[in-house]
Amino acid sequence: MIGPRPVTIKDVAREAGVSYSTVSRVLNGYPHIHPDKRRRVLEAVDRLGYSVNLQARSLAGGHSQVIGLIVHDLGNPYTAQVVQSIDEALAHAEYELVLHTTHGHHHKEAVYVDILTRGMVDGLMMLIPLGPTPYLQQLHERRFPYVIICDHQQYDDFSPTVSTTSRQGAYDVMRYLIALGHRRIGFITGRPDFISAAERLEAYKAALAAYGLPLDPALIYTGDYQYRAAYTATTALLDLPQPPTAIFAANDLSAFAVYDVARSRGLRVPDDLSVAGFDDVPQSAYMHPALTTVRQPLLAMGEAATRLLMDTIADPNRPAERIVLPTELIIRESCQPPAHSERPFKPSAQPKGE
Amino acid sequence: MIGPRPVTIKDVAREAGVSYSTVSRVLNGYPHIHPDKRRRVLEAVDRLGYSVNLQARSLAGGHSQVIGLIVHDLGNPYTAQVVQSIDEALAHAEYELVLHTTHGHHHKEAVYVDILTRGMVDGLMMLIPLGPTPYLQQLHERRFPYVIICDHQQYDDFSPTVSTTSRQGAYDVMRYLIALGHRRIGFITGRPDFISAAERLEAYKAALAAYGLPLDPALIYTGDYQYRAAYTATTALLDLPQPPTAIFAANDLSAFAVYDVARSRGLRVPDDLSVAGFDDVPQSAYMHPALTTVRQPLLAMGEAATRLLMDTIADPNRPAERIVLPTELIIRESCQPPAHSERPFKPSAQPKGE
DNA sequence: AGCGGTCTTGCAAACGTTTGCAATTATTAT
DNA sequence: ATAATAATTGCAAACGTTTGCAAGACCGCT
Repeated sequence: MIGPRPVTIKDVAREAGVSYSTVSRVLNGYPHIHPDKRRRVLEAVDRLGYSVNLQARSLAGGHSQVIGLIVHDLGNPYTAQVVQSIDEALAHAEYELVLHTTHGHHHKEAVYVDILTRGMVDGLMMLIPLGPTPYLQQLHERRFPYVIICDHQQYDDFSPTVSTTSRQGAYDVMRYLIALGHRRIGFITGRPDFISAAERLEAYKAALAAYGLPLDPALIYTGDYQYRAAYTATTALLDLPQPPTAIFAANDLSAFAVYDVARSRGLRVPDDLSVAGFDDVPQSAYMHPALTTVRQPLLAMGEAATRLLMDTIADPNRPAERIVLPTELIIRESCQPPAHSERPFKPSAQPKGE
Repeated sequence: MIGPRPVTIKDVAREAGVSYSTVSRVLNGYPHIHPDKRRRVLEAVDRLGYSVNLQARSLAGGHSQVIGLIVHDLGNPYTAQVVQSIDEALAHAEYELVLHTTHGHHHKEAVYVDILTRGMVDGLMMLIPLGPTPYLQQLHERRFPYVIICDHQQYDDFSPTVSTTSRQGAYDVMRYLIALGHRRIGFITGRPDFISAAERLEAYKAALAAYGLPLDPALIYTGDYQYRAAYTATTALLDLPQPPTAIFAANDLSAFAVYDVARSRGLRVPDDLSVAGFDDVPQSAYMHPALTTVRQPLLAMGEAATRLLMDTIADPNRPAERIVLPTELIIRESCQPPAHSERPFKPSAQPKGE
């Protein structure tokens, strides 16, 4: 790389007529500086167009004002939303964001964690839908500030975490569908190795049990949070000798697939088939009919995670805080009582416990 | 940050019984190393779990194996797709990705460029839908490797660029609609300060002129590539005393809004109103009716940009290459001949030139 | 005027790496 | 065998910053 040598702290020092340490201290807000010199330094910085070299700063032991974010897949709107809110919150706190994607390759996680925490960043956020792993233990032992963001609640007992009541959210959907009168409710699961998928499946079963409805394994079809698998799943579900009157998809994208299969068979939603999703991605409100789903507080999650990380950086020894954000059932137009039931099913008895 | 001191190159050197420079050379693939020592070093690296400190490496003048990517908005699927393909291509080339979002604040661009190019990254990619700016000139003078990705073709004459034939794409849509028989075609523009928006508007006008159709300013409504504005625009367009029989939206998201307004008025697409979009985001194929649109080669763009940047890093003095990728008209179900025209309009004469 | 203390300031070391240079050793050609 | 050449290696300097330490300047007090 040719071109003019970048201006360093020493250039500024010369220009301002002070020592380079003084420049450094001015730039870092060190308290005891003669106002006059401070002014001269600031002017010189301006005049020369100086800006700090982050490499050198963090090598020398200062903070880099950069935080790392590891996500497993940028493609889905869920991730995109959370990333965006983190990015905004971070900008507010005068931090830069470095983003890494694992593309679902779990073995890359440890590699990235290693790269980033070797000086590059002051803190780490992880948006990875998986269980506890050894590198977290290491991070914790090193007292390296980090935060986990996930949509399930069970994690280890030392990691600062932001999660949601997504299990309850899934339960709420089921309760709603059951209250509408549905008794055969199909369920398209999420990707089985994600804990959130297991949690939602559990909630599905728990709700059935709580309202005394039978559990028919044929109504549960394994998906992976993607459109294609959900399309196949829906086809299978609707081909059942006794098809479901409602389908609950483990995420919105899967619910879109249900719409499309239904439409291709001339089934109207919700008249002939009720559909519910999960996540409330922006798209869901625009669909026709608008999708009934569970809103995950995506923006709030990013903000909470940022705040938590800032706190942890300020005091790496503080006990791990665990923030749980509420989900919310968003009732739109995609569900109604089943067609061949004369009247909405009224659960006469209270459920057997939640 | 407490915890065990990270293992450095010197630790490895001690463990392997060689000098630290040798370790560095082994790690950087320097050719003249005794095979025996190389093996010992590699073993020591493994045993100690060493990994390089990127800060120090780039400070010392080596390459950081990190490239920076500045985008203006992560939220839209267009960006997300390109980012993803860049990320993948980069991983392939053994580079890390650092991502910055400007959230549409143009003044942040220069700031980020400055931060990143001061040692942090070996090269820069910019996915910013705007015209030439001073910092590009600087970058070029410093011979700092960078690549511009944009969906319009006119840029400066020194920047390596990846763009698409999006102007032609817009023209193709118009030609298609005109061939179907439409004579009053509404146009919802993109965000006016984006060059791509201006280009598409131009293409709209050019096509009209080429086929001898009148240009009615009332049929052009300013949008901003977002849903809401497009919704308003569509409402206005359909409220016209002589409403259009087709609407061409400058991007897919805007076309979705057209769908929704049409539906809310009981208009069927395409029977009562033809709709065309631009971008071919994945969603578009799933809509009902599936959206006719122009496919931008999002994945190919990311790949081309990565290759271009790699080449530029290898030889910063090579002349700026400009890659133009073809768009493609994707005909699906959202357009058909206008209802009240007895027969599809057949352009008898060739257009007056393209 | 002299004293203890608090502000300011600069020097130098350190962070972990790459790389030019020079020294040493191995290889080849004569 | 000898000179020339090539391969291999280590030392030390450099990259741009932060920060501990110590010295000088300044303050208020007696």
